[in-house]
Amino acid sequence: MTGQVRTVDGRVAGRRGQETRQKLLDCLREMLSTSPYRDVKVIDVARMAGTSPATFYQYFPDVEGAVLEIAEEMAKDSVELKELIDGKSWAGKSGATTSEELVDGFLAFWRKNDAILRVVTLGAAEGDKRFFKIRMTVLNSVAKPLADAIKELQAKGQADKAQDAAAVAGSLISLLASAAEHQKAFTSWGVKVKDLKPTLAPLVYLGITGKKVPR
Amino acid sequence: MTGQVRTVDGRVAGRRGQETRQKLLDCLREMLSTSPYRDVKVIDVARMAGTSPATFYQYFPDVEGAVLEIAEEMAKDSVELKELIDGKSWAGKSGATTSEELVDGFLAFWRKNDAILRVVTLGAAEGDKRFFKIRMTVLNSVAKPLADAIKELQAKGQADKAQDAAAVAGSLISLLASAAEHQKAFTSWGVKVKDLKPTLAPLVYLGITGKKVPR
DNA sequence: CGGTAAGCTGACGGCATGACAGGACAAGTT
DNA sequence: AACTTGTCCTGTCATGCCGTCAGCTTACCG
Repeated sequence: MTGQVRTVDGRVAGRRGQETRQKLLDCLREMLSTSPYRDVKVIDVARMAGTSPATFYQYFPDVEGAVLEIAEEMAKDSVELKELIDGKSWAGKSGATTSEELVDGFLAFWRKNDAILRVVTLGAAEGDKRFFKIRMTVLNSVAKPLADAIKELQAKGQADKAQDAAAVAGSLISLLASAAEHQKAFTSWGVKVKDLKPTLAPLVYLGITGKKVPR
Repeated sequence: MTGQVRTVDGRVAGRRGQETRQKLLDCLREMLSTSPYRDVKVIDVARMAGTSPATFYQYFPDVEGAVLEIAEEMAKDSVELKELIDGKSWAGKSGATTSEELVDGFLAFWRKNDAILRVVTLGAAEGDKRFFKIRMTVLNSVAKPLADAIKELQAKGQADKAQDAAAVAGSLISLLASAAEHQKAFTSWGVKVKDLKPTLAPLVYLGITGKKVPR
């Protein structure tokens, strides 16, 4: 699919080149997590990687191009998220467990990729199609299987058929994403981080099954 | 409270100065809604306002400073949002209406201030205290009265007392905020924008009362 | 009309960007 | 070991934006 790694001017990158390229990506990722996106400069990334700005431009058209690369790597990792839904049960108490694990797993993934997801989210919100697509890949890795699960429940009469499964799944995933992005906000509302899961999980359960969590 | 408007070097701005300042803010707002935040340059804003970059720096320390100004204006407007909750009833059918109006009003506000809220959200996510505070002001204008409403319901035994009212209110407002920010995402899930309200409103109702929407 | 403070800008040093040509280097060939 | 070839890196340069300052213009007031 991706073929070989190429430089901006079309050369094929060899072993050494790929190492340099990767080091630049790593340093950029590091920079993104320590300074505002707007202030990330090519020269800083290059300096941190022990190389020169010119080298950076050998491998990436600009900062955004390199960020996209990092984001795509992350998007690939996001396939693991569908394991949070696939083969899980939503019936009774096990349903409550499923929704707790979903919340936990999703928040953990977001926390792990905090910095890059922030930039992806901004790019998507600004209407950049490439970032938008990446964000959708990540969210879909959960939203798609979740929508399927809801449809299945609806078929079995265990969920409200009047609700659009895709819309419900999307809303709930949005909820998780925004909670993940703004954990700090909750703290300032006087909500401890450990209270977050017990709050989100019932909401998810409620949204999907339309029933209160069993005790 | 704010006293007089002052230039960066301490002079008091007069009529003409305030006009220029305002024109710069207006142009910046315009730029934010048409190009990526990262690419907004002082020189472009100044050019659009028919003045010079030096003038911009008379009134604002940098682009971020000016953005903060715009954001603060918007935060003031957000007090109107509390009308979406205050004095509304959550009982029975009127509760369903309340939650629909809440969703509608909130989404409309977010849409109206789309561009600036995007930047505020990014700044907050990156840990900038000033942006964070502004975001909290906006969200609190709904979350606070909502939490109060939930507490009242709990006292009357019409809502689950085991739930932390502030946490529930926060989660629901987060849900609305993220849905507002990513309306495009829903479209790509095959969810029409008009389906969004009928999906979100029951979720809100459900989250607050713990009951299914009455028909 | 002169004084004073507000308002604006040209010009400048500094730094990031992005392009290129050429030197350094590794690996294989003779 | 010298040579060749293709990869890889960097010095350098033109360009353009940033952020500051001195100094000019404008408005107001006694």
